[in-house]
Amino acid sequence: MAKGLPKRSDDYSAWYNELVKKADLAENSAVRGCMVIKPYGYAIWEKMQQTLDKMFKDTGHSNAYFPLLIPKSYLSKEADHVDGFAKECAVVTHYRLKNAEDGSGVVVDPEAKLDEELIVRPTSETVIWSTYKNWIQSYRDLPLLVNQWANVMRWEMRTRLFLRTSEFLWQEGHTAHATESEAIAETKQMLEVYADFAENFMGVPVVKGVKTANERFAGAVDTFCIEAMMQDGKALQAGTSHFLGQNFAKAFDVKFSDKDNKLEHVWGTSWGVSTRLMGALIMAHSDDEGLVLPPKLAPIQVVIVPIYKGQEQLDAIAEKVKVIQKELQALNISVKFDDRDALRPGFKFADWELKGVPVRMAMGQRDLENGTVEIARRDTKEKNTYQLDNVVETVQQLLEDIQANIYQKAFDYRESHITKADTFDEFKDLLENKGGFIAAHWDGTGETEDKIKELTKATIRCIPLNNEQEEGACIYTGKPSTQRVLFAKAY
RNA sequence: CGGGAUGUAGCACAGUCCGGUUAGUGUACCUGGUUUGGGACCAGGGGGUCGCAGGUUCGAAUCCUGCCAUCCCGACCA
Repeated sequence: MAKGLPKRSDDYSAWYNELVKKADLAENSAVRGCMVIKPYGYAIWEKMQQTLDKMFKDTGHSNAYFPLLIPKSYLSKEADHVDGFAKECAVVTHYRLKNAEDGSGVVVDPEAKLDEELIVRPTSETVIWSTYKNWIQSYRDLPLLVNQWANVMRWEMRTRLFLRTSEFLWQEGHTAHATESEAIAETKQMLEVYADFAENFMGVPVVKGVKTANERFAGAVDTFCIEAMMQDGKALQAGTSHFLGQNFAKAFDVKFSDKDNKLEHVWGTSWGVSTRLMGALIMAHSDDEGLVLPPKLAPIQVVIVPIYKGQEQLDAIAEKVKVIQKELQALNISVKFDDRDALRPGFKFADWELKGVPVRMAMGQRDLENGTVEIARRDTKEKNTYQLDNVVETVQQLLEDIQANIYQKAFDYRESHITKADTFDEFKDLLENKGGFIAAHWDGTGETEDKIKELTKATIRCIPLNNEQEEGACIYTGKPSTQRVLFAKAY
């Protein structure tokens, strides 16, 4: 076990908190609920951004930037939206400070009160739709496919690094379309993009589904989501894609002339993923030794540790390493040569394991003599000695294997933790003793969902897309139901 | 926002109950040396507004009040 890192089995929550700090991903700041994302953590986020950004552009979207501050009045234009967000908005009321008369520091200047207060965006639908009103006149202006990378703020009561912070980084796509079917297709397309990213880059299997009315985004007609399962059996919503119908178009009066010169409200979507994905990434794969990163998102994919006595040996090793490093870099594999002199190899091994580097190479005098290198993989901790001749191919193959293996491991865990329940007792027992997703019949009402949540703390994570239809009785009320939905305790 | 706990060096903690020399230990850090195939050792050294602000007192890490932050439990949520 890594020094000072609690074991997952002892205290999952403490394990996560400590891991985030010890692996140099993030730390708390002086302001409650806000975090400092450290260089190593930010490097992972940057890789996520780069990948997603390319996927967005490949599907026809362009980036733009809308302001942080939103006039308070905008929020109230869409009734459900204000209900959903009003309780967690930070509000700017003044624009100036002054020196306190008693010399105790600065105070808010009461003279500098804003006529209209501003809110710090909790999401940007309102500013964006008020802007779209001016951008859209004709069907020729549609579809409008815009994304922005931004920070948002929601005044959270209980925060945890990455999983729930008051300020977080995300991307929010906002699109406008001429027809309902096109907007729905966009919503689903972006859900597919998210699922693709989660599974093929993060190595996190997800269930694609639609949210119940209770869990729906404030202001949306339908909210689609990808739900992931963490190693403690709890669910984590990893991304959402909303079909907004004409709700925001009507609230902000965004109309276009169709081909017959008839004025119509446009159809909208919005979709986002946030730094919460970092939490998902950490919790999906990591172990008691530290982070386990998927090769495709690891800032450092290969670390090389020299084992030497004296400068001469180090120089000889460095010479060999330089060659390997160059070859790997030519294949876009990021390599770190850890030649820190003050630390011993054992320490470095543990240190890079904590940081989740997928592949570690160790080279010492013995290897120099034999033309070999020792290669260890982070996910299984297997260690083998390889000939230097084809080390590049070996590493390439290993990175692919690791990416596939950690996905498979997470997939197997999830599959073994989706359980059917047919009685409420069974349901409660599974929730208590096994965790994971519970597939159960539900009568389709918000009241039942609320009641089950109150009794068990489990919520309906989603109704899976392409769900199998099956006659059954609601687990709680016994009323008829046509399909099972997925319940879980969630982050 | 309600209940509980905590806050002393970068980190982990002792000291606080019962106020009184120069605030201590481990680890990390710096210098020198010996080491180096799984978290090295020896010697020397630096680092503290004791969370912040008031108050009580001859004297406060210690007692009182307020505030801030963190963790756990609830309500809220991506």
